[in-house]
Amino acid sequence: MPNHLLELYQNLLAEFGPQNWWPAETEFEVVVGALLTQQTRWESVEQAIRNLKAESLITPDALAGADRGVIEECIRCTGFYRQKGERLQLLSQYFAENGLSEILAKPVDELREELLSQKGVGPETADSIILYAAHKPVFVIDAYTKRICECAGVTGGYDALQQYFEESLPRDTHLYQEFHALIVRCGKEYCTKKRCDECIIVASNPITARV
DNA sequence: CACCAGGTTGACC
DNA sequence: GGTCAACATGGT
Repeated sequence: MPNHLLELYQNLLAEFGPQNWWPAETEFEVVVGALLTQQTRWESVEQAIRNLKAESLITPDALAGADRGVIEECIRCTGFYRQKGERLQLLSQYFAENGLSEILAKPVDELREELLSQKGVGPETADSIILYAAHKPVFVIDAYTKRICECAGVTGGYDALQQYFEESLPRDTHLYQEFHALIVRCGKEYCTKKRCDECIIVASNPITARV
């Protein structure tokens, strides 16, 4: 039985090349970006991170003790800036008090549970942090992944899709990182407006061998 | 001017 | 246990 998912990965890689995700200079920057990119264009997140850097607010300690108004101004361009401001500061306090590297070093299950208990951190944000900041193999399911799966005939909620990807692929951090990055890259170019009509890559890779 | 973006939460069946 | 408005700015 052919592994359609692995074939899809190989074809996306051949088409777009290595993506080298996540675009960030530090692990904490991944955390910040993961929270800010919720329901927002990445370009806006980049601007917000530049703003935070200009205020030297890109470490857990600095953000934890920063003035909320200053944070809000920095991240305004990402939308939902009030609740994101509060959640970003709470999350920073959590990392500042418990130690960034200590937290990220925890076993995956414990880490995921802890992240999910933070306000504003749902499955995708938690998994993005685990995969791209803690470098541990969990597959990130985002809007593009759901879209591509739907176009290919695979449906399901977050947990079901994640289980499908993780069962179908070797448990490899770098593979998960690049595959997710490629899905987003492909989605940005072909799957706009909730459809992937012109996506030859996905359309030619039926991954319907499930459910 | 309408719709959408690398989601999450809390309220209400 | 599922569904749904609210959250808010900037781009097309």
